[in-house]
Amino acid sequence: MPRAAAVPHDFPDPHHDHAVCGAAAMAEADHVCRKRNARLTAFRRRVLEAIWADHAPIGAYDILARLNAHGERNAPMAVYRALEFLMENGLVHRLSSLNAYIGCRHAGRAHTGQFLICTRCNSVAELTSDAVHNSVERAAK
Amino acid sequence: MPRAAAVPHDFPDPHHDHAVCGAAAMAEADHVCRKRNARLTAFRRRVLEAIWADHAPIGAYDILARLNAHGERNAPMAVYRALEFLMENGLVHRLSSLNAYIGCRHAGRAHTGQFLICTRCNSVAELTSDAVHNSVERAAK
DNA sequence: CTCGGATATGTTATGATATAACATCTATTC
DNA sequence: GAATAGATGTTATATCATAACATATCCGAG
Repeated sequence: MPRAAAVPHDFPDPHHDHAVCGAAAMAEADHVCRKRNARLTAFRRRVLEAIWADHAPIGAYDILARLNAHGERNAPMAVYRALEFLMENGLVHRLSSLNAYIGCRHAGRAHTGQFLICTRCNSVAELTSDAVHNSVERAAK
Repeated sequence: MPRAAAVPHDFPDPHHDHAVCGAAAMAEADHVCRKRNARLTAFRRRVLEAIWADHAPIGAYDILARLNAHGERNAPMAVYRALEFLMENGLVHRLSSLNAYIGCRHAGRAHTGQFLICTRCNSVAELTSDAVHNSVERAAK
């Protein structure tokens, strides 16, 4: 099983080799989908690749623009459907406060997530802190 | 200074007297704005009242519908501008995941907020847990 | 293999949320 | 009471997301 050595848990090192990082994420996605009997089709794969093209969160229409950069005519619906699939399978998270999407850095591992979003550069760190979960439990009685 | 006895910190008691609760919030808003030299104009006040009309988060266009229920013709812009003001002054929070807004239950007191949002009924509890803040500090190095 | 159902994608239209840009009004200060 | 800053009015449009229905593809049962 491909491990996520190139997919760390904190803010991405600005000097890391992102090609490697993205490739690792794609491999992990393949693995997760095979395990879950989920169809990572060519189109969905391309959407995920577009998301992993950078560590920054990316909007649905920006993904679309990337896919359509060379004359293709995909519709927004297609992207949103792919995103739905990717989120269902834990490969992508939606950042509501940014209306944007980001590749999950813990795909394939159970996790409850929090995100730290830099308000200057929109860099994102995905956390897995139990403290919040505990607060939730407590408040929910 | 009006204290927030009727504005508790957890999920609102379904049996509380919300008229009192809303009135307390409005009084607190008056106080905060006076202290900050911020102008809680008639229109902004009405928007805040619409938000406090219920404990549920409310969308901008739902606020608008409320204001326009009797033939008025306010524009979306007006509501968004009022919301901007109310948020700047800590009277209202935006719940990005719902595209909705809710009255702050700690107005006038310094706080870092988290929200618990019931996925069934959209009931919201506003927390003030330091655990998250600490995680942030740690991860941000 | 081929039929049939399930899944995925294509296509068009529209809904829902939010902001830009500029005009006008109102309040406050001097 | 004129200047100025702040607030509101108005129109248009940007941005994000989904509904509804048609078509294509995959895949297992027979």
